[in-house]
Amino acid sequence: MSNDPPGFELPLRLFLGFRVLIDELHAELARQGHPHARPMHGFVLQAIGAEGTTAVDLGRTLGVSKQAAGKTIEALERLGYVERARDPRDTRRKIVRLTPSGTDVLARSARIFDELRGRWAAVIGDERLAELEADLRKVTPPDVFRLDVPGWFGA
Amino acid sequence: MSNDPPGFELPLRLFLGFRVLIDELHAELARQGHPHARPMHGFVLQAIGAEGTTAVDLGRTLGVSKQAAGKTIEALERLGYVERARDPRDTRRKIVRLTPSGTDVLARSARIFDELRGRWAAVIGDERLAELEADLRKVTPPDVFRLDVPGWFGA
DNA sequence: CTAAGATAGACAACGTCGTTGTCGTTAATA
DNA sequence: TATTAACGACAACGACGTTGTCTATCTTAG
Repeated sequence: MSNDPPGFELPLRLFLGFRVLIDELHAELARQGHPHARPMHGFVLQAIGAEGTTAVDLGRTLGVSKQAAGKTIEALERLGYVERARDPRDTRRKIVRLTPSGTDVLARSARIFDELRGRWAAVIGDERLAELEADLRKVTPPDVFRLDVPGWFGA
Repeated sequence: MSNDPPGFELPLRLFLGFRVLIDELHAELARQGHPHARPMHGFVLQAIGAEGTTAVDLGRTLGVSKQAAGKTIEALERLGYVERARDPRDTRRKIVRLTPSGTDVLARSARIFDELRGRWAAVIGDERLAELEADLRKVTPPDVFRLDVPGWFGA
């Protein structure tokens, strides 16, 4: 089909869509009192979850080394989004938990993403958006998010 | 609509789709004799184009500093994908041009992307893929690609 | 025509990121 | 009880993009 768009447009549009959503999310988060949140933070906070986790487990979940996970946790701790406490059952472990601020940014993110999705639905239609999501589900792995984006893209 | 998927799935799927395509591209590029090509290289080579460019212009095109563009050019030069020559009209300028190897990786990328697009079409259907692309075009800016991905995501 | 300003590219320093390697401490297992 | 495994902390490394500075060169105003 010579009328098909060139294949390189597809990845470009996918990334641009991702970037637009993330940028608008963080613009709105900044307005709502979270000006220091970064794109990766949301994914990390989501991966930590309500029950908490450890640096090693977080690294495994996100596909990076435990050291990298530890540094990310430190950064989130400085921002007040997580806190660490020793595990009484295993003195080696330090449980990382969301603070109220961390829970707040996660809740706001969910609400803002829903609103952004609504905006897309207003542009392309509810049904088409649902189809778009369903189609993407068919061609993407069920894998969780990998956090090695910087090195993956550039190195 | 409480039956809608949570809004955070959309950006996730978009990024996963991007990542899958890019990873498969580079797996195939590696098989075809370009094992050192990185995701960003394709975008940079594309931005350089057939006519060539300079570090300053490339930086402007990709939304990064001229120094960052210069470092990327150095890396591509080491890989043999571009070469630099002084501009006889303006001795300050150094024109960056694609080498045959750089042109080759670009041509192969185009072919591989087309093939990957065909694979997606086989899964979700030709029409649905065309709709997906058309819909994404409506919600994404016509902007060119910005190369500050590492810092944008993580910093 | 000359002098002031702007531009291109190179060099260095800095902070962030993920990586590997190492170490001391603590838990699990033989 | 002794060995192995796991957790977290520390340091060093290269990659990346950033700002700042410097020289060389082109452009433009007087």
